[in-house]
Amino acid sequence: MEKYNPGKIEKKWQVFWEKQGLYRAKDFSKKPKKYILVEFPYPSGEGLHVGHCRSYSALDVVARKKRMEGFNVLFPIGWDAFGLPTENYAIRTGIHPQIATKKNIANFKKQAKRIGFSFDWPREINTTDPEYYRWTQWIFLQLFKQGLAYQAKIPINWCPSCKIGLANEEVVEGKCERCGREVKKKVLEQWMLKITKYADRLINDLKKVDYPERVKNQQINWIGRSVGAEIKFQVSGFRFQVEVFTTRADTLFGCTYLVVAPEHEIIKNLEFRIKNLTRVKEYIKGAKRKSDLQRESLEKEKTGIRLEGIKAINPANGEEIPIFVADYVFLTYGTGAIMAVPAHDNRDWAFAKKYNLPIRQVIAGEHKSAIIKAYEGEGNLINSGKFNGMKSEKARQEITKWLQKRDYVKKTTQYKLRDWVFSRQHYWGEPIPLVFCENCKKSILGSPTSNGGLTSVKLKFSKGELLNPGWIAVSEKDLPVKLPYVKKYKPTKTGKSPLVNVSNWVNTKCPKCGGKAKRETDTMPNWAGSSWYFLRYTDPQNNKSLAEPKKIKYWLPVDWYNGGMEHTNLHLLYSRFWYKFLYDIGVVFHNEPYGKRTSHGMVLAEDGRKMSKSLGNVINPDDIVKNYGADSLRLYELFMGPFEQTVCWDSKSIKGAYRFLDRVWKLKSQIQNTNSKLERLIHQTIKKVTEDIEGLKFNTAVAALMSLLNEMEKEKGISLSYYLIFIKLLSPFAPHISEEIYSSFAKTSKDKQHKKSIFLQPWPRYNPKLIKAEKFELVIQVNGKVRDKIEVPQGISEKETRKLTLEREKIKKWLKEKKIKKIIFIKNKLINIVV
RNA sequence: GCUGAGGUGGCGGAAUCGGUAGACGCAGUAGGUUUAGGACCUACCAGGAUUAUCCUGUGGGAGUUCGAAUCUCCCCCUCAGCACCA
Repeated sequence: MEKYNPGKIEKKWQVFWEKQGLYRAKDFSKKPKKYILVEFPYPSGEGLHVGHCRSYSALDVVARKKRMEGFNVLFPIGWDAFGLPTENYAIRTGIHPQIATKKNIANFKKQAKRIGFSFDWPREINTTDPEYYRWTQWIFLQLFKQGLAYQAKIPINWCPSCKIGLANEEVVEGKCERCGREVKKKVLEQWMLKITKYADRLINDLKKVDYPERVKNQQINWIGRSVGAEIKFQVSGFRFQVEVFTTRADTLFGCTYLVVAPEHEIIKNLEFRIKNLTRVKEYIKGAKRKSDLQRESLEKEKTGIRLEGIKAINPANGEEIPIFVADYVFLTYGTGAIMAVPAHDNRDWAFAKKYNLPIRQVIAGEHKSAIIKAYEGEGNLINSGKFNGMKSEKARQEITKWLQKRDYVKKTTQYKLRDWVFSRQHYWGEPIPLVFCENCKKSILGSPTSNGGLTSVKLKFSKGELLNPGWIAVSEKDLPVKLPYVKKYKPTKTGKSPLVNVSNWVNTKCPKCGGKAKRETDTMPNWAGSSWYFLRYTDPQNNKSLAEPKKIKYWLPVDWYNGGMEHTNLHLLYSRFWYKFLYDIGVVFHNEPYGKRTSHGMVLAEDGRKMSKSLGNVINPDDIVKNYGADSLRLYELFMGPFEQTVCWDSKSIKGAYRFLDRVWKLKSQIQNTNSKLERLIHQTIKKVTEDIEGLKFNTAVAALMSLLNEMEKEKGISLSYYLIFIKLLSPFAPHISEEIYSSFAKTSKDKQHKKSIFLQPWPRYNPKLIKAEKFELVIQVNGKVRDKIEVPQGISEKETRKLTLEREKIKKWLKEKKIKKIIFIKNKLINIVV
């Protein structure tokens, strides 16, 4: 017999499967559909990572099994190819990003095909293909037209030595990734998407989907909804107000001062009234410098400075209270100002102690503790006028209502989630399809829209255009706005995108008035193309719309989406947001894109660190395929440990997978016409493997197959039918060897079935009746400790068991001179004698 | 600090509607086979002892129970995410 030689058989079957179109999904098939999705990879120069192989192998197992179970499976793949790594690579090597991307994709594709994933390759997509990003731009335009895109001045990360704007990913511990210089903030005009408008739906709809608890929690935490009250504090003697957000309206009577963030607008607005302005400005300057040092100041003592000359009025009791500036309050959360209640908040307590401010207790709590720190718990109100004696929880509602009546409360919900910064000042991204027209700006700003009447301007311009005067949407028929091919794609020294230098591209005509206009030169972030790609797979060639509605209706929502935990906060949230928006404008027909989400653990290097070129600990899947074959790689990666857990690569352990497959191969020569005793084990294994795949327990599924092989080897001969069941169970994990073995029976068999692929065979089914044994090993315990075991028939009665048990010599020994107190009998399991 | 997950042999891990702890694999030991290496095959492989048997053992401590890796309480540690969030 020939030896098992994966190198010889794997390529052959990969070609065969592709020729047969075995993995093509069929639109509108009558079979039930199953959309199985893996996060598409970023085709970097590093090549396919063994981590990709692991998660793709896992979902490939699921896809193959589902097909054998009779589902019409869509299991697609594509490339998320815009973004910084490629741009940086291009800058370093001088190879244009377009060329580098093409090369990297070709390499990834070659590697992926070698592993034998059952992707529907003809549906392959690429986010940098103009025919693809045409629709990314189209979605952006819809967001713009609905008024969900707006410009705002936002500080970006700026490296003063490289003179370029950096993405958050390029900032490592507050320093520039390339030169190591400390990163500064630079305020630039940026496009923003109003994801905050969807915050509530993004939280509430999590109830409708099957995501792991930790993923849901992370999303909820990231959105950070908190319920409280935004309370207005009047500035004494002015028409000006300071708004604060609090979750503890019940402590309002205890508020003895306000604190605002250093960037708060009140300072600029009331500058002329601040008597100690010079010192205040000094403090603010110092605070800004400190914020660049990031978290180092975390544990430091709180500092701040009083705004002399202005005071606020506590709406609860009319008291005049001082206002401070302090850097422990952040502009980016809530309103950028807080009401300080030193008696019931430890931060305020520390601050009040330092600056000798009054501390007024308004919640009756443990008085003792209030001497050394604040009492942050709940209790009955004191020193709170008509609310005295009320419980905290009730008082929160009552005080809020009371303030609302007097128009002191603006809103009651606050989110941590910020709007999505959608501009990048980089070359390698989708151009934002807008132009700037001075002429149109004038006609918008010059028109009397404020009187509420329907002016001609309102009819002519979209919401987005009115919201951002001068910015005009590119006509949809002119999409895509192609990214121009340029020689200089290095970021500019002004912080603007390198596209500003492409004057024949920048200068264009305004689609509204036909006058001179300039194109937006910012590009979209990497997250844009990946926020809707799963829709394109349903209809990748469509040039009329992003996908035909009928196909969206047939395939969506995604039934099972697997990806990494690192994408929980951004990618998952962004794509859910876009999907909800597309639902609102009638492009898609469900409000959640993914029915079920699972996540894989990372694959680390053997030393427990991340694999990286610089550490020299990268495992290249090509080498593994070369030495052991794709089947061994797949099997080993799934066997390594629980799928959702981080695992370390172990180059010795892969041998185990190879040995196993080699023994499977050899077992072929043991086939005989025999009545095997293994019937029960076979059926148990079918059940175990079937259920484990569904539950992501690939490691135990493989273990069960190994156990079954061990048992089959112990038998003198194994029947063909059992062997084939075993091969079918193995086939999703190790498709090549399974197909090879299966096809080898085609020559000897008259059965036409054997001439077809194993993947066209039905998935084995088990008979529940055959799983149960007639006999089982009954455990005999004395005082809960195992003392003996006996083989008895299923369903044996308690009476009979007792009799059998008490006859046993071993047991008699343990019962000698002791009184039996109690006997516990668990049917078909054990008997426990208590003495 | 908060939220979530977890702590089991030399290693990766199995077993959690309470019921035989260590499945399966790696490494290791002994033997066989082989010109040698590798590969392969067989057996052993938690610790301890007075070794045909018994005792101890699932991060530590307490509890519930006939019986706890599994349930409850307290503590310690690891990982992931968030963090002066008002």
